[in-house]
Order: sequence, then C-alpha cells, then structure tokens
Amino acid sequence: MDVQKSAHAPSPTAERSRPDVTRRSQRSRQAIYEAALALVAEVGYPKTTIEGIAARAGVGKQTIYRWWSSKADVLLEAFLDLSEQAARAAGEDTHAIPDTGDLAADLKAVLRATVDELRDPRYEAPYRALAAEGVVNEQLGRDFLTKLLEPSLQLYVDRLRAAQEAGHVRPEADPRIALELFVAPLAQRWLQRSGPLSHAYTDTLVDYALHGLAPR
Amino acid sequence: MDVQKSAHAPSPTAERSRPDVTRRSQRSRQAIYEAALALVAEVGYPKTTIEGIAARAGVGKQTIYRWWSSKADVLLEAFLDLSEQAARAAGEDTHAIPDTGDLAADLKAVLRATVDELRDPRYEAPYRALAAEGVVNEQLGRDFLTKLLEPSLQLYVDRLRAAQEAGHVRPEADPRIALELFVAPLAQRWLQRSGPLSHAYTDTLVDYALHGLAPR
Amino acid sequence: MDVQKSAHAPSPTAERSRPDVTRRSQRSRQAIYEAALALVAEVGYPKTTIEGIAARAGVGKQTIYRWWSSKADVLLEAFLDLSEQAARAAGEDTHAIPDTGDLAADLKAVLRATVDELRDPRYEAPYRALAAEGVVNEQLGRDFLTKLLEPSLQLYVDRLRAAQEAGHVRPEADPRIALELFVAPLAQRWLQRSGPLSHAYTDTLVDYALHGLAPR
Amino acid sequence: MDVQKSAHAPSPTAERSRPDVTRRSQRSRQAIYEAALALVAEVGYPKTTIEGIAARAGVGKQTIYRWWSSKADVLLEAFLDLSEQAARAAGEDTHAIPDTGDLAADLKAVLRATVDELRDPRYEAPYRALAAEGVVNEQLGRDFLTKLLEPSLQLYVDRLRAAQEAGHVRPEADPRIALELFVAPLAQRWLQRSGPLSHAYTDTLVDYALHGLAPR
DNA sequence: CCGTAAGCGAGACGGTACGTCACGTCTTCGG
DNA sequence: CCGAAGACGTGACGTACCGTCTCGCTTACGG
Repeated sequence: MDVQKSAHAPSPTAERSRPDVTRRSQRSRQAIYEAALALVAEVGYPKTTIEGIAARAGVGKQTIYRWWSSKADVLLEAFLDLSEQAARAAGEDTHAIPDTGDLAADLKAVLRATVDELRDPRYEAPYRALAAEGVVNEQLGRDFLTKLLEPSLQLYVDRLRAAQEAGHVRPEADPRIALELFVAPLAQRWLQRSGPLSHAYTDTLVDYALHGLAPR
Repeated sequence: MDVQKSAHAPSPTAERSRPDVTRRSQRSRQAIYEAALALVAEVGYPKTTIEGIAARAGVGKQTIYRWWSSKADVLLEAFLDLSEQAARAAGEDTHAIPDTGDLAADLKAVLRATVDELRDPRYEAPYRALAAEGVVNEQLGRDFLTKLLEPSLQLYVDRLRAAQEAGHVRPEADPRIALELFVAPLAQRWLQRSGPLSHAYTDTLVDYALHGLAPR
Repeated sequence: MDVQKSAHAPSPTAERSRPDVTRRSQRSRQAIYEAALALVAEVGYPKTTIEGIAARAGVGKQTIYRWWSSKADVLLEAFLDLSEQAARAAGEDTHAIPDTGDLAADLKAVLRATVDELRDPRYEAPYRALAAEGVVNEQLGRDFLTKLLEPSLQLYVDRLRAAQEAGHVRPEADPRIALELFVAPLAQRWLQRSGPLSHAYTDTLVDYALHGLAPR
Repeated sequence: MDVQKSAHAPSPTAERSRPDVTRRSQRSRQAIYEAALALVAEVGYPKTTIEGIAARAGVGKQTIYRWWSSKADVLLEAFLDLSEQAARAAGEDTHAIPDTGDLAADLKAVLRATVDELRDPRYEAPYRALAAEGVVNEQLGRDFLTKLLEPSLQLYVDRLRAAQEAGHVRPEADPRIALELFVAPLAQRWLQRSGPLSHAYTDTLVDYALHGLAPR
C-alpha cells in the first residue's frame, strides 16, 4: 500500500520543515560568526543588527533567519564557536581544574586565569551581551547557562568533591552551593563593575570562602 | 526701582538649555513612571517602547525625551520612585539590618526578606531589566549601582563592622568583600536562574560564609 | 576565457544605489497613486501626508520614500498616471486641436473643453495642488511644466503655425507668445478665482486675442 | 488686598473674545513682519515656521497666535505692510497708470516697471509664497486678491476706460477681461517660469493684445 | 549527465519604533 | 492684562530594522 505516496514530504522527521543541514554553507556560517562578534565588539550589542551582520558577512538576511531565530541566538553560537576554537588552539584540558592536593592554591590559580580571560577584549563585549540578554530573555538565559556556564561550573563541583574525599572540605557541604561563594562574587563584580578585578581579590575570596569569616 | 532692568538672563548656571524644572508637570511624571513599570511588567523590557509609555501615560513623546535620555533612564527613575514610595509606606528603617547580637540570625532574616522581595512580581520585571541594561550600558550600570544597590550594600558593611567590633567576625576581614560571599550568590541565582531561591538556600549561604568550607 | 572574472560589478551606470526597478511592485504603485489622489481630493493637499497615503494604500512608508522624493513628487506622478489613463480611455487624439479651417471656432471648442475639465472635481484638487507647489518649488515647477503643460501648449503652437500658413494669423506673430493671450487668462482666473469660468468668457478671450482691442 | 477679585470675565462684548487692539504692541508687530519676510526670503516659505518667526522677532508664540490665524495670514499682512511702506517711500501715485494719450506706450511703461519689480529679490519670495498659498487656500486667495491685486487691476480698468472714451479701444470691449490679455501672460510666465521675462516680451504682449493676431 | 530542487546573495515589501520638529494651547511671571 | 517664555499633548517627519517574501544564480543529487 501507500502506492501513491507522491511524497513531496517536506519534513522527513521535523515538525516544522527545518532546512537541509547537509547543504548548509560553512563559508557563510563562519562569515556570520565573525561579523557578529566583530560588530558586537565594535558598536555594542544593541546597535548590532541582523542586517548589519548580513551585510558585513556578505550574506543574505534570509541565510541568517533560516538558521537562527534571533540576534541573541546568532551571538550565542558565535561565542560558543569562538570558545571551541580557543579551546582547540590551547590544547585539551585547558579549563580542567588542577588537583595538586592544595585546594586553595588550585582554586586561586583557576580564578586568576578567569580574571585574565574576563579582561580579554575579544571576550568582553559578546560575553556581557549574552549575560545581559540572558537576564531578560529566559530561553536564551537557559541556553547560555547550560551550554556555556554549566560545563565550567561542573569542573568546580568535581574538584570540590575530590577535596571532600581528601578531607579538605567539610563533608556535609554542598559543592554546587559552595562554589558560588567564590564564583558569584567574581561574576558580580565584573558584570556590575562594582569593584576592581584583581588576582588579590580572587585570592581573598578563596580564603574567605574556605575558612569563613567568623574567628576560629 | 529697577525700571530698566531688562535683564532676561536666561541661564544662571546651566550649560546647555535644560528645560525649566520648575514648570515640570508632576502629573505627567507620575503617569510616565506608572506606565513604564506597568509595561515592563506586562510585555517585558524589550517590547516596552517610548511610544508605548507615552501613549499609556497620555503624554507626548517629547515630554519623555525632554526629561530623560533613554528608555533605561526612565525605568531607573521609575523604579527609584517606586522604591521610595514603598519605603515611605513601610515606615522608616525598613532596610536597616537588625542587630540582635546574633550575626548569623540577623543576616538570615534580611536575606529571607530579600528573597521574598525578589519574587514580588511588581519588582521582578523592572529590576531584571535594569540589571540587564546595566551590564551592557556602562552609564546606566553605574547609576543603577550607586543609586539603588550601594545604599543597601552599605547596610551590610555597617552590620559587619559592628560584628567585628563585637568579636564575631575576624578583625582583618574586609566587610566590602565579605558581604559579597552571601549577596553575590543570591543575586547570581536570581539573575541567571541557575538554581532555586529559598530561605533554606540563603540560610546555607550565611552558614558557609561565616564558618567557611574547610573543616574546623 | 574569463574564467576568474569574479566581477560582481554592482552598478553599471548608476550614480548612487537606486533601487532595482525590475523588482518594483506595480500593485503598490497603483495603490499609492489612488490613495494620493483620493486624499488630496478629500482633505486637501496640505493635510495630505505621506503617512496617510501609505496607510490608505496599505503600504509601508519606506515604499514611498524608496521611489519618490516628496509628497509633491508622488502627486505629480499620480496625476500624470491619471492623465494617461484618461487619455487611453478616451481614444487617441483627445487633446489634438482640430483644424476645420476656422481658427477661432477651433480654439473656442478646445477652450470650452478645457473649462469643463478644470471643473471636474477629480482633477481640480490635485491640479491646484501641483500648480501651487510648482510656484514655490522650482524643481517641481519645471517637472510640472515639461511633463504636463508643455505637451498641451505645443498643440496650440502647431495649430497657430498651421493658421499662419493658411494666412489666418499674422506671419510675424510668435505662436509661443500668441497662445498665452487666451491660455494665460483662463489659467489665471481658475488659479486665483479672480472671475467666473464660462464658455462665454473663453469665447470672448479668443475674439479679443485674434482681432485685438484697438478699433479696426 | 483685592482678595476676592474673582472677576475674570473673559469676553466683554465680542462674540469670540478678540484681544484688546488698543493695547497691542506695535514694537512686536513690526518685529514679526520683519522676521516673517526675512525668513521667507532666506529659507523659503515651507521652512518658515511660526516658532521661527517668534524666536527671530524675540516674541512669544502666543503674541502671533493672538493676532493672526495662520502663517499665511502673517505673511500677507507683512507683505501688505511692506508694500505700503514702499509706496509711502516712493511718493503718492506710484502705481497709477500714466495717460499720455498713447495707450500702447503707457501700458508698456507700466508693464516694464512691473517686470522690474517682480525681479526684486525682496518681493519675489513672499509674493510667490502668497500666490501659491492662495491657489490652494481659498480664504487666503480671496484676501490676496482683494487686498493686493484688485487695487492694481482697477488702475488698468480705469486707463482702458479712458482709452475707450478717447476712441483708442473698441467700445464694446470689457476692460476687466481686456486687461487680462497682457497681465495674465506676464503673471503666468513669472509664476510658472515658463519663459523669460523681459521688456521686449511685455512690449510684444501689448502689441498683440491691442492689435490682435489676425492679419488686418 | 542532466534536470530539479535546495541554499544562497540580494533586496523590495508591509510594518513598528525611533528621535526630532512644529503645531496650537495653556500656564507662569514680570512689567 | 499684554507679552516673553516655554512646557504640554498631538501628530507628521524621514530613517533604521524588523521578519517575510520573491527573484535569479549556483551547486549537488538522484533518476
């Protein structure tokens, strides 16, 4: 049966006729990523427009709308792509947290690297833009969190668990919360410009978080 | 006397023809505040437009452009006005942190109240919008910080210093950094939706921050 | 040959990025013409706005700005289009001046027809508007003259020259000036409402012009 | 004192509370006339605004709205004032048409003077503006006609009647129409820029009009 | 190996909002 | 109470982008 299928079946599996991924132009995709990052860096996120990205990438607007649903979406993918490139360029486990046995030292080292990264002008503009958009746009916020932040945070969870097993952290402490004690203040300062970022600052955070504010 | 004064000295101090503040319509100003807050709550910040605010407030666009420089600026003032009203309505020392002698209890009480406030739908939308805009727009970010956040943070600084004098906090700890240990994680979770907000959560933060993660 | 031409030479002759005429929507164009003429007739030229035309035509403002430079420009083209349609509808030589051998009779016939046309409410409003705008706006005035008036005036020149050859008009008379003797007074009366328009009036003009005011 | 004055009786006699003419500031009036004429000459009629006139005249907007009903109205009065001044400056019967007994010569002389006047840059801009506005705005058109044009035209009527009595013009000719034969073409050429203005041109008009186009 | 259907660059289209300008009204002060 | 000043509600301006929609034109595949 099904003799007369006649299938111009537009969507094999998809519910909403997604374009044919195999025919996608990688050339255009890369050009769009580059244009998006460049524009955000040059004129800021709000003045970055889809038309502007298309023009700069030498691409039709439809090519953007075909593959992404919004400006924020383009930028998120562009940023992820940038991160991957950077990661690949810098060798494998760039962001894995070392385990020298000295938890405080390991955390300080990683946070110092983070501070340096946050100051890299290539990252600053798009990162801020994504963070801001995520605050207001729930869908993007979730994507930003799961695709970009969670993987890094998981590394802290792993390291803290190892420290617990080694008896360097209170066994009943929840690592998912514990890591916020030094990560959140850093993020906050950077996002809100509420104070200077420095290695000394993150070192202090680690000390306070590990040993508490109350006198021993 | 002074018959031939003729002095129509227009600007006593002004640098560039600012409108005459004494003639400002308080009626319009209030209507604009209300419209702005309502729209942000109803349709979200990005879909809130100056034209929309003007229409809803029954006001000309120019009346907005005359007194504010941007949508964010309007919203910031509207929010400040809302806060002031709320403060006046709730009696004097609403936000002062109590000092019962038990620092942990006092902090937990305040943070629980903060959690409740962050969940108030009247505050959520505009607060998020302002926080997001401040991330990307440096000028607004600074205003947001100094006018809205700093006064609250200062209360923590004061309470922490009192605790230091009472010997409940290590004397060498910097209160400005110390407060970030419990304030920043809460802010972060709320802004990034990276976890549930609850009284239990903030209680935990206070415990971790005061006593540290390392075993005693 | 020419394998690597790569020449995407964008503008062969163009001076400054004119829109692509081949992609122009004829549907919109006609709708704009109709809306413009209707609005001028209904509310008058000064109260006719580009926004109004766009709204009535169901068209974006930009579609007007893309193809025309001003309200007057739209109206001029709309009026030209209207004239062409009317001409096509009325057969070929509508406006050609007949040559029965009796110059006075021929001129009177044509001027009577002109009087009737000037009273047609479809023509009155846009025609007045264009004439008025042309007085003040030199560029439009020239367009109005060359595209709309000159062709008609040329018909008078032709007829007068034929009359000269037939010995019915003084051979040294300049037809370009001569025609003004009966055309200009009619135009003037109509534009300035300085007197009633009637067939008797134009007949009189022709008589005066052909035979002069001085007694014979 | 005067605590219970309360009398803000708005309109003592008038049907529509016209302001008290006796208190009118002549200083402001003159300043407004000058500003209006200057602006029309400098930036053109459409870009001349009431606000601009008020600012340039050092006058409140209300002072203009109190005494005039529209921009066109201001300009008409300003122009009338200018004409009167010019007339007063140039002695009495400037514009009276001479009667030397030679009608053609007299008309040529007057029309030559008119051509010269039409070229005076002080007159050109406001005159054009008023003529154009009058075409489209019936009320102003009538005022323009009766206050500015009719008095001049009447002079031609008078001169033509005198010529009729002297037997130099056909007795059955209607002077009101006859004058249009040379006045309208000149006006038309000037308004529509449909040809050069020169003394030779107006001379020709007079010859054609007086002696006709048909061969004698 | 050739037709056909996709992705593509381009950009016109119906719209919405922008930020500015001028309108005509209204209110405040000073003379 | 006139007049200078100018804030106000209104509405049009001309521009910038939005997201959708054709247009040819490559370009890869499947009969």
